[in-house]
Amino acid sequence: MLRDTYIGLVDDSFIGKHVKLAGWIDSIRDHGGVLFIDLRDKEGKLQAVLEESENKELYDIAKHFKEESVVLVEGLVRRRPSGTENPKIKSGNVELLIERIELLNASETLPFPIDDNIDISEELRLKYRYLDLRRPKFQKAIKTRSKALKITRDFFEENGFYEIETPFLIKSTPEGARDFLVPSRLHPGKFYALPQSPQLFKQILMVSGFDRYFQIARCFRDEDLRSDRQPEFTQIDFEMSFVEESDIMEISEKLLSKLFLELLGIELNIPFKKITYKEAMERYGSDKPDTRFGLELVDLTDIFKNTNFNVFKSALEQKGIIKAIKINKILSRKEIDNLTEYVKGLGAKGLAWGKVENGEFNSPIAKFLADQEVKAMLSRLDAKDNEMIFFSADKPKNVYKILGNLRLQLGKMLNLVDESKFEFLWVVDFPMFEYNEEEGRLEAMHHPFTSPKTEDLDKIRYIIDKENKEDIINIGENIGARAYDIVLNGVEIGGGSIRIHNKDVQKLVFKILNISDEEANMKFGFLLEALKYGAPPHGGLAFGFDRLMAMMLGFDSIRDVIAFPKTQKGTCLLTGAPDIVSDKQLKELHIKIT
RNA sequence: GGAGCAGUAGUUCAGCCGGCCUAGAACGCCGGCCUGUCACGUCGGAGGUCGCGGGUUCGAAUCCCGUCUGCUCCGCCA
Repeated sequence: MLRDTYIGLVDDSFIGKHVKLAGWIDSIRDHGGVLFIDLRDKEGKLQAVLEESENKELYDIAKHFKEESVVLVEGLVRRRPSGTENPKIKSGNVELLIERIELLNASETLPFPIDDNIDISEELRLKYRYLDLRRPKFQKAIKTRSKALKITRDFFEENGFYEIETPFLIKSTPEGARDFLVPSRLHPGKFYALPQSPQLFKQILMVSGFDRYFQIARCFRDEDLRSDRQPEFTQIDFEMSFVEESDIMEISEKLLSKLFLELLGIELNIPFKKITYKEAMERYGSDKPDTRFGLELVDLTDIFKNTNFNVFKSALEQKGIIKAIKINKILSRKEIDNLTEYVKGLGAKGLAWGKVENGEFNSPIAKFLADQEVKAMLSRLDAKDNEMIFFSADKPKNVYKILGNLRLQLGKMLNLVDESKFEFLWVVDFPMFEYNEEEGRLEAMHHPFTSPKTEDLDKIRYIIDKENKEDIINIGENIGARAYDIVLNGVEIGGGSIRIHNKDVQKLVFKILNISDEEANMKFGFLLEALKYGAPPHGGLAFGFDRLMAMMLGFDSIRDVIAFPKTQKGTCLLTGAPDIVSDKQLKELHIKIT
């Protein structure tokens, strides 16, 4: 080794010892006669001193060293002269008296400083990712992420799970996200897909009898990016045989408890609260509600069922609903305008609002409302003076989207969110299917391998060959799924289900999804086949590991917990991927670019 | 595919409602001074095709159109 120990590990116990250290120059202070060089490595920092009177030759060289250069330093660790200790750093009582300093690799002036407290544009950060990652908070993030993986592996190991790797080059399947495709050289015109998740393989491992499986799995989805979505991301994926929902929830809660305790020293209250999908939508307008604050949605549909106000009336005529959110503050005209712009961006036509002042309901829409409607509404909302109400009247889906997002926006604006809290929530009783208006068919809300609620199997059989759209929607969307999501502070950090282990049920579900027998056999034949040979009841869950880490470390974007993330356009600014390839490569792959 | 925000010294920003802008500040950088600093101090200096292209105008960083890049959101994400 070039060094005796880590720079950041030198402390009082090293006093009087002669050490050899290697690392980066964090900063240099030239005092004319005495030179301070702060050294840094992954464990921390240490001040090194060089006095001109001791070694003039070395002093004259070293004072021109630049920050972030890599050096090898030898010297004596000594107690700092009294009065010059620095309590702000771990090694603040000691310093290294430099006897020898060798420049291993000089650094050019950096494009940006290595400092936690400075905001650098994302573009520069990603281009110079290796420098960005030198910043202490990202050193910590990557270290914590590594520890989390270790804790996770230990946890599953202790609980009888096998870590089993599943392939990256797999068959493309319909449904779900867009696949990343990989051309096959050996099979002209054919493609592999990268897995969106190890879903089918883990089910098949249950058929193999492994009973408990887990994997820290990289997943790939060719969809547009968001602050919490990258084209490749990591899941903590697991599956268990002979289980029910409660078993999966229990093991999930235990894992999270362990991670929070060991990484953050926080004890979680388990079991977590549960809320049904229906209740979540009705109260929060979201299937991943942030329950750290109130501002719940209040239903006013019945109050306005005979209203003459055209906006409400026409919404109701189209099977719409009317809901409202109340806040205990009167916003300025400008703030209201901003919120109106915000909801318009979500597809709202406008934003109806009103305020209560001196017992009066003042609102641009007040004159359209009947007295008893106003009275009933205010009483249901328990609206008092200096409170404000926002309305949405539309199809349920739109009302939830608009008020659900408005609620989050208002929560932020009014500072109602306690950022120090971690509120976990299970969302249960998801519908099995959702009607897709464009394609005119039902779609799996979770995925097509999710088991329907046993008591709803008859409904599936009933609508299987119905043509009537109303039936399909009304009954189809009321079939329950044995699916569950786990939500933390309004972010979906995991989801799973009890799967179908019976081939006939699986065939029925494919049928409802308009996947013909032929197509089902072609795309999922191997699964249907596997289900024939003693497939045990099974279920599982997958955590979005990047999201979980971002939440635990207090980052807004998962990019900050991924060493080499992609931009919103899916490019890697460090390496320049994706890029063109040679004609030779294309030819070998039998691919022509149009 | 759509909406919004941003792009000005190496960095972070100000300037932007047309004219002392011959574009400023801070940090960084370069040089000098300084023996105890740790956001060192101090004196001096260099550094910019205002993302790119076009238009309006006597005159554009500033107004208009297009375009590229980054970010946030909608659609999409079983």
